[in-house]
Amino acid sequence: MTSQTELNHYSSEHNHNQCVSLALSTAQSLCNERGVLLTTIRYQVLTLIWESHKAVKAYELLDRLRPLQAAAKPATIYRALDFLIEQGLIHRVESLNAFVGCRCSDQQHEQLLLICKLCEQVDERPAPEVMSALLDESKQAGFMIHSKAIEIHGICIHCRTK
Amino acid sequence: MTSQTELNHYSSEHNHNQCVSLALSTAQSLCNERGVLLTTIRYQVLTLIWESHKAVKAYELLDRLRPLQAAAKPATIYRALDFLIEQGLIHRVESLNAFVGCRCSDQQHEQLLLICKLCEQVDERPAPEVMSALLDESKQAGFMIHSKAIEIHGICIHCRTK
DNA sequence: AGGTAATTGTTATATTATTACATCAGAACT
DNA sequence: AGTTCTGATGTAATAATATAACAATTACCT
Repeated sequence: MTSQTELNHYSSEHNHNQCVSLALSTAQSLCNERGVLLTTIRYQVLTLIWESHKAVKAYELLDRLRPLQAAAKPATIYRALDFLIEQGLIHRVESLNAFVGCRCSDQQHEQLLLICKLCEQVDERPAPEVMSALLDESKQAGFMIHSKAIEIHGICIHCRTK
Repeated sequence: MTSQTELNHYSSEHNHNQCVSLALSTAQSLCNERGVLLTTIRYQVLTLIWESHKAVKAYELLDRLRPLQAAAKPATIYRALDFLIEQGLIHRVESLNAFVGCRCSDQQHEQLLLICKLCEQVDERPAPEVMSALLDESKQAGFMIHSKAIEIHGICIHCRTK
């Protein structure tokens, strides 16, 4: 493990490694199934995102990618991010201009994001009650949903009880 | 009415004028009550935002403000926006990097935003069921909420039935 | 191998936002 | 009236985020 130096709430490096490699192999299979290409660059960017449980900024990713891809430029990163978002492999966190790995790639992709102001980790939750209330509300308004960004900022349970 | 040239769904210019002036006078009273200063610049920026029912971008506001304030610079706009957001007089739409007038200044400020991809108008809704589901979900997660951004993109009823 | 579409390289630039420091205007005090 | 304090604004520079346009390369299909 190289750049994974942030503190996080996960009990051990080992667990986090497992969690990253699970995410990566899932991503790989999904791309295979879908007949889309998880190229080296895309894989590297996805890995860099997963190595943090925090949301990561595009230019931060660029800095981390450069040792692996000397030619990397902003477009390199943004293209990889576009692809990963399209495939539902990461979330864009609108209120942070940042990106976070998505645990739910094959299921329903749009989830509630709980974003901790202290540890900066992002917890994604399917929150079915919220989603169905949202559907009801939209239906009442006659609004046809294309996409959702539901981002809650606050303090997570780990930081509160510390 | 000067720069209000966009099409919108509101039945007449007159109604929209009323709706703008109501928002402005409400804003004025709120600032008085709170002992904060709705200065000329702040008032002008708020007016410019209200003259559109669409979310407006910061540099667009800057362009529209300059005829009124020759010295206006980015900082001028961003400072006014910061103030208006703090006072709950506008919303920042995170997923658009844009700003929209807030109809609910004295009530609960954080609302659901329904953002139409076609007409670009933003509808704010208190959506109590969504909010309470959100509270439940946060409670379950042990998460303490500071702020919320709930932004739904899609097609509004007016654009759908046209 | 040749043709095609997708991906990446490369440069430039657009868009969004902040920082830092100077100046100014008004309220509160003496 | 002058002094001081505070908040607001002026001003310049720059940081941070994102896209566009076009060339070169690679992957895939037959």
